[in-house]
Amino acid sequence: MAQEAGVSPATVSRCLNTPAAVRSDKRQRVEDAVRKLGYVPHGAARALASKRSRMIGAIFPAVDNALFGCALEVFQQELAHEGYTVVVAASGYDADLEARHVRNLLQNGIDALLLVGTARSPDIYRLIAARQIPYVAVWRSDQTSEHPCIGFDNIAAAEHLTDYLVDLGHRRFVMFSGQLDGNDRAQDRVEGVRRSLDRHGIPLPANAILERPFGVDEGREMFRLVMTENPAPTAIICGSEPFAYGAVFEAAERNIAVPDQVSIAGFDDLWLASQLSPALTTVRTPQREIGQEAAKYLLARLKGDRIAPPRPLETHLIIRKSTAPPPAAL
Amino acid sequence: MAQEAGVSPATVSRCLNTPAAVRSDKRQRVEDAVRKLGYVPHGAARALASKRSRMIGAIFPAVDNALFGCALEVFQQELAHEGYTVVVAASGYDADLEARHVRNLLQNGIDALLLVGTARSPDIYRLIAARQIPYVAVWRSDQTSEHPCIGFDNIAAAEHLTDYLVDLGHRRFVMFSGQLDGNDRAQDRVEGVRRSLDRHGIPLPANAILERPFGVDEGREMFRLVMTENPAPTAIICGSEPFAYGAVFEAAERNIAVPDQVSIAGFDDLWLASQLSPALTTVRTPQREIGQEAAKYLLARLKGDRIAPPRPLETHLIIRKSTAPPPAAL
DNA sequence: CTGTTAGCGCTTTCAG
DNA sequence: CTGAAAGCGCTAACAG
Repeated sequence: MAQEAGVSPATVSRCLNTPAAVRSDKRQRVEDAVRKLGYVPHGAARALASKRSRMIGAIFPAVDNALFGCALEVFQQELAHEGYTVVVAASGYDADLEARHVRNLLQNGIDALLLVGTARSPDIYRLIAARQIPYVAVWRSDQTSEHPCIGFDNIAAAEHLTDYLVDLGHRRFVMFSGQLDGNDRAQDRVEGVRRSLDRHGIPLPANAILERPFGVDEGREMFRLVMTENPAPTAIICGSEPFAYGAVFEAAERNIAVPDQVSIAGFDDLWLASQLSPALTTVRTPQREIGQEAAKYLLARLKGDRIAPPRPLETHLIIRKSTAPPPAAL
Repeated sequence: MAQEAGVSPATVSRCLNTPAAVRSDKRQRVEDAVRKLGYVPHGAARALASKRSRMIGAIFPAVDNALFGCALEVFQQELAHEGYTVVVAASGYDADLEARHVRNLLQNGIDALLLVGTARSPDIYRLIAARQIPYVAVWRSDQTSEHPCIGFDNIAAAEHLTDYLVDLGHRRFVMFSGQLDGNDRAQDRVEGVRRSLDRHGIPLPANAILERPFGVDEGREMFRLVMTENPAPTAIICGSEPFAYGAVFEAAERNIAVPDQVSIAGFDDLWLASQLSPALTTVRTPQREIGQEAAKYLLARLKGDRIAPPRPLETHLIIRKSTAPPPAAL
């Protein structure tokens, strides 16, 4: 390659990495040779010599749904523009598996890492710190955290949604939550609901918080459960949208009127929320923006800028048709 | 590291790669040293020396939906078991972007590559062939193709579904298809519908095939369009399930009875299909199995086995409530 | 601005 | 079964 262009290997390298540092005539010769030979630099060799792999790791709880899929897609796109490649792994909400993936990715020499949430063993953060690579924890913006976060305030979002339902007149709530263990987003959302209710002096007994793996069928099942209780809740807050879908579907099947008999609210505003009937009242969370901002942040750190992560991203309460004042007669 | 264990670097390498080739006492010493030092081999150095990166590329049209997300998740899991890491990219159904991703991944030294569909420029296949790495084209099983395929027979699946609708008595069909250009799966599905109708002597005029980007809203729009025509179709076949969701939602909103007035059938059987009301008649396609078989196949090739890709995977016609005989009076 | 010179941290012959 | 030696293909000082 260097011979073909009649220059030294170092010059070829410079053409590829810092073209501005090469006089244009030589650069031209190199570029021609590159095209002629179909030359493609060897990634591993570059990585070994330069100590940068141009790969960025991303570990999501799952990638088989629109929620994280959107963020992943945008994240990948942004990084591809800058010549970075994304290595993904799915943890299945399993802390051990996540830890193994972190180790594995670090070993593969990723230049930066994206993780979801901040709740994990300090060992993992130590591993990352040892490698001195930029990383970011997404989906949650915790100003008190020592880790760089990009996301939104799950507590405030849940609190706001709950306030809205309280203002409508609701007093008997249940919450459908994803598994709380190790999931700080889920914990935050419960906390937000609790804060609002506390502030309004409304009780939220422990058995009013149902915890299940994420899924539509789980939403259906919880809905059946709570609606056969007496008194039944007048408002159901779902910490994850699939639960809300399940609740709405189950309500339709059992002829329970939504929102007249019971209000149902979700979280995330995925594509289905607005299509459902009744359309779902929910909190719109910035999935794509998270992917984008995370990419921007890591790219900046990779360039050496010591920028701080952005302020919490905004969420929006989207009021649709699945919520209304509670039934008058009790 | 080698010093810590009191052996040569070569022995350390052997312990990591072919432990069976090292006597157990030395192996023990090395393993202890690994643990003590928290030693993690340097991926790029391994890749450079061994000419294998232990990374596998995967380019999907999109990863922000359950369809490809499921396949990606399983693919990644299977490969992680064997110590491989998955590098993903999304092409956005754009051939140029896909080509750039292929080049980029090849440059990063992936050991194998997964692609969706077989329709792409020969240049790309040449690039891959030049690298001599195993690859597989998924989502489609084309026995006549020169490329290793893992998937199902889209033509037969669509044909079977159409046969079913014809048997129900339908004669006026429309098809909602994704963009056909560069998408062999979409083309196959149209072809399958056409074959069934031809065989039954039922016409399918060109304007009965509507082509749109994938999406629920597009499904709604096409539904509005065709249902205001006279005569309106009695059966709508959707080449992609979101179109069917859109059609069902729009029908509900406009009080068009499904299936009494019009039958709607989808393709893929994603999680929503069974939850919809009416529940959607659709073709179940083996998304997860594709991910799994693709991983198995590539792993085998990577080990040197010259196995052939599996036979076409099975699809199943799932008959639910969104299809019925056409309205009697015409 | 450009060439020369050393490696990057592993794996892999090849002897022993 | 094990060690010594020779790179893998590139980048990063360092002179010129």
